[in-house]
Amino acid sequence: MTIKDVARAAKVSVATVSRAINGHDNVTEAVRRRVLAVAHELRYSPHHAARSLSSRRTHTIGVVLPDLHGEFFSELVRGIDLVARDCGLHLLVSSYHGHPEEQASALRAMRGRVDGLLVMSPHVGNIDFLSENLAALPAVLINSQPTESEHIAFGIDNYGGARAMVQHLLAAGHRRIAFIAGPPNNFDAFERLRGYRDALLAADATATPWVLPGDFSEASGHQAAQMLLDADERPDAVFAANDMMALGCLFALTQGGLRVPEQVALAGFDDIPIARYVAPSLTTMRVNMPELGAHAMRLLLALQNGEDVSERLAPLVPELIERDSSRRLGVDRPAIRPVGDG
Amino acid sequence: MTIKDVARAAKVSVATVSRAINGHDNVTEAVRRRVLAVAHELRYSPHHAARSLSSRRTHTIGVVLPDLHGEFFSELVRGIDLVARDCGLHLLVSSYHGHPEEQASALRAMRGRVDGLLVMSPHVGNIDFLSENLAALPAVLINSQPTESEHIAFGIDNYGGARAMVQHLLAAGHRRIAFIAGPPNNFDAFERLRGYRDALLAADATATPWVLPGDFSEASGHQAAQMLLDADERPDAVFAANDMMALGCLFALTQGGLRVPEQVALAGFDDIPIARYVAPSLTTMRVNMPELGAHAMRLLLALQNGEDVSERLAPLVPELIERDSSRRLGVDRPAIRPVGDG
DNA sequence: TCATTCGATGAAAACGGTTACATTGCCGCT
DNA sequence: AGCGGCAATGTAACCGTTTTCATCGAATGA
Repeated sequence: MTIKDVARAAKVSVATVSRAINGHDNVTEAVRRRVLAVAHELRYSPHHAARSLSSRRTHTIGVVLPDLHGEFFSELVRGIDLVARDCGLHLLVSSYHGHPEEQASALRAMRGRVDGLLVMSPHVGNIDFLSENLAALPAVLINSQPTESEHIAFGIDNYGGARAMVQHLLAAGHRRIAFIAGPPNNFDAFERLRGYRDALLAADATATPWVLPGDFSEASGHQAAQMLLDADERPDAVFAANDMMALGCLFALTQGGLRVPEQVALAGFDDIPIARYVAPSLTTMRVNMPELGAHAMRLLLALQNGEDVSERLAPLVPELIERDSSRRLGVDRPAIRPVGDG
Repeated sequence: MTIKDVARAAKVSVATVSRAINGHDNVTEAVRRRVLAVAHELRYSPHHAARSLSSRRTHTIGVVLPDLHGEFFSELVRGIDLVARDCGLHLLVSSYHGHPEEQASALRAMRGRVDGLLVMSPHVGNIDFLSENLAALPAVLINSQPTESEHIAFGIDNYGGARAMVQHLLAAGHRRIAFIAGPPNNFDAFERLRGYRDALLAADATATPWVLPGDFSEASGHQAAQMLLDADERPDAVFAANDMMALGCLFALTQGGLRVPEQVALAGFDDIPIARYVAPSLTTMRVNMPELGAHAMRLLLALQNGEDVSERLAPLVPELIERDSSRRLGVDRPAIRPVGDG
């Protein structure tokens, strides 16, 4: 079933069929209807490859994502898909597992198959692989380290979110706030750490940030909590760079005999679904993943249209979700915290 | 940068360049090396559309999924992607939200863009949209109602899983086992219900299945639990068709003053991440989503090669994960849940 | 009525590859 | 030397569209 078959059956030329199908306005209404009827009857559908060969448009957007855990992946893709579908665009999805080199190869493989790219690249370090592995395609980086090159980047306001959380903890009366960091080479983790530091020092220039290593895994949150339990002086509050670590921390603290939030407050980041089911429910920063994807997609579209998007790059602000784990300290709070081994 | 530029620079014909690049064996080794060197230097990469127009292969697989919640989506796609990448294939992903009609349109849109299709279509009912909306593409249905047409289907052994769970509950001494069903038009839900019924009647032909309506949502689990609390005679155990409903049920039961598992046992299906964090942790059937996707992808590849896959269609058996919510009565329970139990 | 315009339509040239078929050149054989 | 055979390479047709440009016919205006 090619356009020629339709043309023959409708007794017009292929050019007319093409015009009728693509909605050009220089086709008589009667002819258009006849062509469309014939096309439908013959179950004709244009050959994508031929179309994009001649029109130089693929109507496809490449999406290159790291291995995302939990709902992040699906929600991000959902947001992207929603916008893409509205514009009749398709999504060529590729996720890379682990090494950045794999990402570069995923990018190369997209060459010539897509009209634009959405790339999530949370790895801190050389971002120039983009320029190297891309044709001059319009691209939007998601949650990535800003680059000197001209690439558009859009993401979550991790810095602002972390600051807001620290301010929330401070407002609740906590002073000694420890932070469980994410992986050192992760840009989100870096920004959250920076937000923590800045907010802490902004409130009290003499404060000493208390940063424990972590890698976004539950186990690392658990380990960090052990270190806190063993410390000479315990923190009032713990802020973990993500929810999984906060959970690991919560379990370790509880196991260690500390009551949350009475003896130590706890907060995470991401608002994963589990966060509101644990006891106590976890205070966290909610990130609107579908919106992140959708807006990145909109930016890409604008970019393709040659629009100026500089006004629309303000990062997505996460929302503070206050739950039990950081409940304000009440009168029943022990005046003297238990110190030492618990 | 077209093949012609490469041909000119390497002083050979376009045919030779094509052959050299595609690894045909009728090219002198010296020439091949020269061509490849020139191609690399010119940063040439073949135009996908042109290539697939003339070769009639897109090297792309279409993946059409419903809105999946939680990790299901990402894990499924990950499994598919892993296999696809090994074979140098790309993934054109489209998720449809809600109505089956949307799915049909997603399928139509894939025409001519892909060499094969992976379709997850849990909707019970007319599956013929596949035949109607597809060119004669090789396709594998995932977790779908078997169809009279020749389409290959592969999925989870929901029936067997549900049976296994009921048997587990029976073995733990429970007799009055209620079941919270999923949406009536969902094939997974249907199979799980069937498994529950059959297992119950197999153990005691005089037993009366006790089925409460549900729709896979936490709220519906909550409602079902209310009905159970109001019942004249309470069940020994409740088996929910998925974990979200089991959670809703758990909260309602606890709220209603019933202790789980002492007064009533509880089990779910899916093993969502929350399942092991709630108190008591939830007994459930774990589904290996990446493997589901990977195997479906392998089947599709075999199908494309004209292999006989009839031997490889046995559904994926879920694994019983026994946790606290169904512990045998009287058995000691650990006071503190170990972190990250498997 | 006839030239002029203009809108609808058709013919054919791209688009960038693959591949069937033609050609070339080298080898070994008689 | 002449010839057949074979492997390497070139030529050009073809894949199914879009789009430019040419053509045609009808409507318009004088």
